[in-house]
Amino acid sequence: MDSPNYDKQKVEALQVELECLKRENEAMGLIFETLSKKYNALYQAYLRQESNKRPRPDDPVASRTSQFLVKTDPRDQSLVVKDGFQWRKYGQKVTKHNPSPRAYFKCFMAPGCPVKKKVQRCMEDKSYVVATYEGQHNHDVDPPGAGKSLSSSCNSPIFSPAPATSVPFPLPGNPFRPAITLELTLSGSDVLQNRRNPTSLMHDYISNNNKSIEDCVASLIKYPNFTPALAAAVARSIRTEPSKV
DNA sequence: CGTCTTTGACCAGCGC
DNA sequence: GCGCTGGTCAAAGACG
Repeated sequence: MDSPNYDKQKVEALQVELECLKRENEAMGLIFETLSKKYNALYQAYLRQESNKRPRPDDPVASRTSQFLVKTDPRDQSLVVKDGFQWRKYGQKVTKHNPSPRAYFKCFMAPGCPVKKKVQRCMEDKSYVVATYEGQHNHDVDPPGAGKSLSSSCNSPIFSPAPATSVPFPLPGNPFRPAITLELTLSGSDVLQNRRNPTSLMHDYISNNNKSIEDCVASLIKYPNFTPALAAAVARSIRTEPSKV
């Protein structure tokens, strides 16, 4: 059973299997990267189309309005969005189309900062709040550890290593695009330490395995680590995004 | 006591 | 002009 011949065969079989898995992993990474790029291109095209629909594209206020969905604890009624700035609440109102109250905040990190934000719990999913920012900050974000911590603020840099429950992302229906766009392009080539042309590698994979692009996509979706990998890519993208809000 | 939040009142814009 | 709605103000209360 444990003859040298048997061991050798076993090692060779494992090596072949490892090689196959490596190649598959490589190809999947590239497919993922390509899909992400296609998604991004489509998303950018969508943004361009939506911005063309804007009633007053030169409106200086509207052009600086951005809207975000932020996941929060549905039991938390405070309507606090931790985005790194210091906000003072100056009003709250129940609006017609949403039973949840809308809170009004002004930025007071710097004197004369014109930025305001409205925060309201999402009607469809109460675990999310909709944060609408108006105007542009005339100052930088609070540096970590600087200033005293306030109830309506946090010291984490804007939209960066925040808790997973408070990662904002743009609302697709908002015609006034937020400054943040989720670039889902993986640094997949770096991860795979591969410098070959992605298209040629993908063609290799498809022809070697006699598979269609649909098969590749289907197997990619079935891949158990697909969702975590996608989530990690999104989080990485948000973290590496310079604060443009 | 100073600061911040809450909340009712007030104001402006818009549609009818 | 009137009523509705969203946005802002400011007095009062809460909190550290």
